Amino acid sequence: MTAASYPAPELTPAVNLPAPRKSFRETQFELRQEAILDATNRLLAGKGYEAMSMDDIATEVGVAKGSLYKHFESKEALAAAVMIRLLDQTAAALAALPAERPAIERLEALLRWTLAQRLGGGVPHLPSTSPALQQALLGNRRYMDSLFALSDDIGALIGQARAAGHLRAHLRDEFVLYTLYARTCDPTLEFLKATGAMTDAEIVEQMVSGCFRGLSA
Amino acid sequence: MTAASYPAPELTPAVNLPAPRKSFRETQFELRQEAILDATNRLLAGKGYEAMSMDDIATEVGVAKGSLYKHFESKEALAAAVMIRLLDQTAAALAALPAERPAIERLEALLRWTLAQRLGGGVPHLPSTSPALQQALLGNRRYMDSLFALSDDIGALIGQARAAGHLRAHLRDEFVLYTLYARTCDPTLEFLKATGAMTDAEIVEQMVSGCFRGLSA
DNA sequence: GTCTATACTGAGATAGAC
DNA sequence: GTCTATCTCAGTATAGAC
Repeated sequence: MTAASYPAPELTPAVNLPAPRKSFRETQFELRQEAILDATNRLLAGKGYEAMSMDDIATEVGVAKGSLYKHFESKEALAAAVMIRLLDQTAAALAALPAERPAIERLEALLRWTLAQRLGGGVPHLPSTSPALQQALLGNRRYMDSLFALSDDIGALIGQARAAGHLRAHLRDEFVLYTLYARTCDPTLEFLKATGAMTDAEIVEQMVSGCFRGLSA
Repeated sequence: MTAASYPAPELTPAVNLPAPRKSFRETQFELRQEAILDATNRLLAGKGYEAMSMDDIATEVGVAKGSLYKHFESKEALAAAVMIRLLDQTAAALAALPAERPAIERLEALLRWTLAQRLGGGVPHLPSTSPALQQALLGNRRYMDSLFALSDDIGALIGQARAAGHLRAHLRDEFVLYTLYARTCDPTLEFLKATGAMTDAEIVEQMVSGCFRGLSA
């Protein structure tokens, strides 16, 4: 294969090279795309998938409803894009934790990070408030890829924590993994927030502590 | 007040007397009403509130959709009736536990009972899969009465368990209460069930153990 | 690509005969 | 009270002008 067989470099930047210069229109389009994702994220966190209409999103972004379909082909695809972004951000947050820390502590830190995200207006990792969306996501290739990638990372940590004797021996790996995912959409968080009697930090602390060390003395 | 001023006994049984003889039509009506509640319960557990249509319910019961509205004025009212029945059954199950047992054990037994119910096709106590339904229930007087009654009972047990030193001291009562409610709609249960690698009994055991004693060794 | 206007569908609820 | 048939409306998605 000769050098001439490669396309011109301007058209095929390597993954880690700086992005090519974009036209004004392209930039505008991507900014709007991000704005749509952000608005959807807020609405999803606020009222859930079913109650959120495309009209709501359009209004929130300040764009016509029809235009949304130039960015995402359906409501499901839009919600999926939000979820994919969240999963990838979570994997990045996990990778950013110091590798020297014991695995069990990194798992705790991950849960702490996720709960803090939710209290700050984030979407729960599991779209458990919508069976319809959950179903749709199962058929979304890119979503499933991100989900498996994250689950593999967490699974590896669980394996390390177990090897170090930091997990209760009779609890299965799947149970631990699913429990961590489930805690990220735990309604306990909303209840505690609604009472107003606790600060966000206290809520996170009680939930992490309750999850890893239980209720019983 | 003379005896004659009382209506005929057949028409006004005291609360604890045996039920009056009912006409065939009345009996049929009540049987159908129960059948509707049972069908709704199954569908609610199976596909959730939003995905369940009145057509689904009518088909499942084997009755015309219009007839459903002679029994319940709306989809919300029907779902609320199911939830009220569940809360009252739960309160009864709690009251049936031997008072000699330590409070912490009764709390555990209650969670165990609830999880077993769900694995047997029951509805989660919290309608957390539907923000719309949750909202509607907040405005339903009879639902809220049942919810508060059950919460008072559980709250009393939590107080006893705390007095006995069986709860971790820094966890707040509200956190413990909400956590118990939340475990009854924990998606971990569905995940574990879906893997098929564990029996129902094992699933219940892991979840109760994880809830009360945590993940960490 | 963005807008306005509209087609289409699913589903909750009601009307009227029996 | 139960049925069949229908109304109504919200909400996703698309058409067509600019």
